[in-house]
Order: sequence, then C-alpha cells, then structure tokens
Amino acid sequence: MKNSKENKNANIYMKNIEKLCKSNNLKLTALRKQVLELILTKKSFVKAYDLLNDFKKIQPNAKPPTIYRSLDFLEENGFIHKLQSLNAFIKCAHPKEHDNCYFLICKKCNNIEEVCSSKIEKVVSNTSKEKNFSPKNVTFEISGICNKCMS
Amino acid sequence: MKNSKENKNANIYMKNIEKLCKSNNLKLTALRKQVLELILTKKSFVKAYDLLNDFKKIQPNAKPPTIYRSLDFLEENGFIHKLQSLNAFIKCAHPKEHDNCYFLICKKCNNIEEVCSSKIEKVVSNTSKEKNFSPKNVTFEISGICNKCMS
DNA sequence: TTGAAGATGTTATATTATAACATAGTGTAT
DNA sequence: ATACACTATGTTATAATATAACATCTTCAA
Repeated sequence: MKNSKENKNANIYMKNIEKLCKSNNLKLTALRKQVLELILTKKSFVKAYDLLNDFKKIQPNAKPPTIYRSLDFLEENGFIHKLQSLNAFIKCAHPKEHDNCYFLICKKCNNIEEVCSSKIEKVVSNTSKEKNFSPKNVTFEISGICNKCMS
Repeated sequence: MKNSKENKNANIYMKNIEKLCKSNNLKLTALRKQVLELILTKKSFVKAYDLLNDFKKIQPNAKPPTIYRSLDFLEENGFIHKLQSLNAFIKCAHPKEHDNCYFLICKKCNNIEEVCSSKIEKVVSNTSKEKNFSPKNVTFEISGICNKCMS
C-alpha cells in the first residue's frame, strides 16, 4: 500500500519535472530521467556512489561520470539539491518554486526537511547590500536532532 | 613590511588561542599549534592536502591523519571553520566569541568574509521552535562575487 | 546533409577522508 | 616511584568523493 502511494507521488513529481523541462527547454534525456527516478525512490538523501550502484542494475557498465553529469544537470536546474555538509543529494521539495531554502538535517534518523523562508532571503539580500556582495549560491544547512528523535 | 605586520597579527592570534586553551583546559600540543600556525599564514582558506604538503616541510613523514586530527581538534574547539561547499578550512575570525556566523565566499578572488549575525541566530532559533528541532551545527555559506571583484 | 553543439561512453586519475592498529606520552591513584 | 588508564601521535592501508581528458554518438538547425 505504502509503496504504491510513494510510486504515485513519484509519478506526479516526474510529470511535473517533464512539464518544467518542456517549458524551460531543458533536455530531460532518458539517462537523466532514470537517475532522477532513482533519487525519487529514496526517502531521504542519497550518496552519488550508492546511486551509481543502483544505476548499475539497469546499466552495468555505468561509471562515475554517468552519475555526476546527471546530478549536475539536475542540480543546475533546481530539481535536486546537494547537501554540502553530507556530500549527498536529495530531490527538491518544490522545483522551480523558490530560490532560497534551507535544510534541517536529523543526525539520528537522517530525515531531511527542506524549509523555504523569506527570512533567509532577507538575511542574504541585506548582507549583500551592506557588503556590496553579489550572491550566486546559498548553502544553509542546520544539523541536529528532529522532533521524532527527541521524544 | 607587510609580512611582518601579518606575522604580528598571527602572533597576537596565537597568544589568544593559547590563553583560550589554558582557560578551557584544552591541549594545544606542538603538533596542533604547528598546524594552526600554518593555517594562519594563509590569507584565505586552505585545503587539507595543501596543508599536509606545507607540514611535510617541517616533518617529512607526516600523513593525512596527522593533519585531519589536528583539523578536527581545531574545528571542534572553534579555532577554525570548515567551509563545506569548498572542502576547505579557514581560521575563525573571532574564536570563542560567537556561535553563529556565515561566510561570503568570492568565487573570483577566493576571499572569505566571516560575518557574525544575530539575525541568523533568530532564523535558526525560530525554525527550531517552530519545527521542534534541536540544532547542533549550522552551515551557512553564500558564494558569489565580492565588492572588489565587481568593479 | 552536414557540421556544430551537446550528450554519453570510457579510461584513468585526482582529491578528500577515515579505519585500524601500533607506539609514545601524560597524568594520577596508589 | 609505579603502574594504569587515557589521550595523542605514528603508520599502513584503503575508502569515499569527484573530475580530466578524449572518443563516440545524437540531435537539430542552417
């Protein structure tokens, strides 16, 4: 039951990505789509080499660049995020819907919560004005213990 | 002239660290001190293996764990920071004086500005309350182009 | 239809980091 | 002083993460 629900969610997600790629003139090739599909099967983040191992079940001669190039495409276009403090990747909760978000990373259960916040945008834009700095990428990750794991 | 000024600053910095270690009962061993001294000679961040190469000039048989262990000690105690988006390390601008800070990373000149901000503390603590999340570590790095490099 | 650009395949290697165990130093209770 | 536990360092090996460089294949527009 649960799996079928998750599959359904993944399907909806993928339909959305396909639509976004069409409207943004991005090439969601078979390879990139397969890699994204694998990422969508994960409840939490995934490491590049785990993804590679998964992918080898489909295409046994896959190599690291196969994965990393797809990850690059998916990240550049906002479909996944790289968690810098974990060297890991996770699907974007709201593709193309926001610019600034941050992550609550539970050290115990590895759950990741992606939080969108205008307050961060403000911190970033205020700092940028003040320091005359032109921001391109924001990494904001808070690691700790989540609600569930505390009780 | 410039070098002697930097040396002086590094000396002042190191005196402060020694004092902090004494008062916090931390063992600033010769090794850890040497590694920190090397970090202080850098104008910007430094990569672990560059540090290792530097260190080999003093102690030719140094190995990666030599460096990583010292980096761990220095980071745990707030004397240096790890820049997660660069896999690099940099001295802390204000050891033991603040909890939350962020970094403006210039992609062109590699200059790093460490910014302390109560606004971040607020974002973190508000989120934590709202989500009932217990934060332990905050990574906040903004990369872009700095003031100097824009003009 | 061809040729330029982008995507993928492939080999090799660079870069970053840690596990595991041995040895040496330090402090402290006896 | 001694022996012990604990911490730090030395050492070997390897794990984990990521990219360079070049070959080949696709695609699509001129």
